[in-house]
Amino acid sequence: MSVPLYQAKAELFRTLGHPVRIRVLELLQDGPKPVRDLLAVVEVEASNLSQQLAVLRRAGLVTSHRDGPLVMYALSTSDVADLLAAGRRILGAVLTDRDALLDELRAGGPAR
Amino acid sequence: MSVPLYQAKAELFRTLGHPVRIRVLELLQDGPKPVRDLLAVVEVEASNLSQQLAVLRRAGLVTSHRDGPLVMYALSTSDVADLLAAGRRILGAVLTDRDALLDELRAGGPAR
DNA sequence: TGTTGAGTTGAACAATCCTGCAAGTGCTAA
DNA sequence: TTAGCACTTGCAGGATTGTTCAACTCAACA
Repeated sequence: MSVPLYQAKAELFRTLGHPVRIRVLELLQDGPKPVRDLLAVVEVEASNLSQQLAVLRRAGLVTSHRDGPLVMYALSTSDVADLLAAGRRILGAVLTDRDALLDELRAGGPAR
Repeated sequence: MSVPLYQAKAELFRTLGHPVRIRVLELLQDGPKPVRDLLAVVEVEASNLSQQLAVLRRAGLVTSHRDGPLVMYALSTSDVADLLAAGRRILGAVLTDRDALLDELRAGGPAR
């Protein structure tokens, strides 16, 4: 294998590791949208958004095609939504654990 | 909220975006392991592995505790395994799409 | 044909991340 | 109490990323 599997996985996750890219993917979960609409929600320069869209395109997570004067973007597979959902679940688990620890700490908990 | 949710999500994914960290998490899916064992499988300097473990610890994805002379690591929640599985699925979808395109290209497919 | 709106691309600079080396901590056994 | 594993931590580079500005393409329309 030219690129080890775990490296491909790492690249996939790294692609998701950017606030703007995450937001775009979440917005696209509701269906295809033109750049125009994304730009209205995600407050960032047009060229910046375009760069991030290019990253998502290269990774194969989204597809784009021109529709008249607009360029439309869509998730390339609904599996992307699953991945985001899994991320949300983990974040929930990790953050509540962290809060629990924090509460313990505040209460001068078990460890002391 | 002090840290927007989508930024926390991005950080989570970025944490997974490194080959060594991915491998460690996959190894830990089979149960807790000492650094020693991880080091034997993941070919990297001890200090490097330690740095990556620290990243995973800070992100709350793994926990560690000393057991005699060894330090044991474990996944902090089984949700992590779900996330990895979702990643694998997507990678499958994206890569087969890519291969299909590649095949089309080789065959001088539809586009021409 | 020229102009305007919608996006993209290239390039430079700044910010971040990775890696490896050297030094340090903790435990255990001689 | 010294030696020796088993790890961790603190940097100092070098390598990657991210952001922005300017320039460019494409389509629609006056």
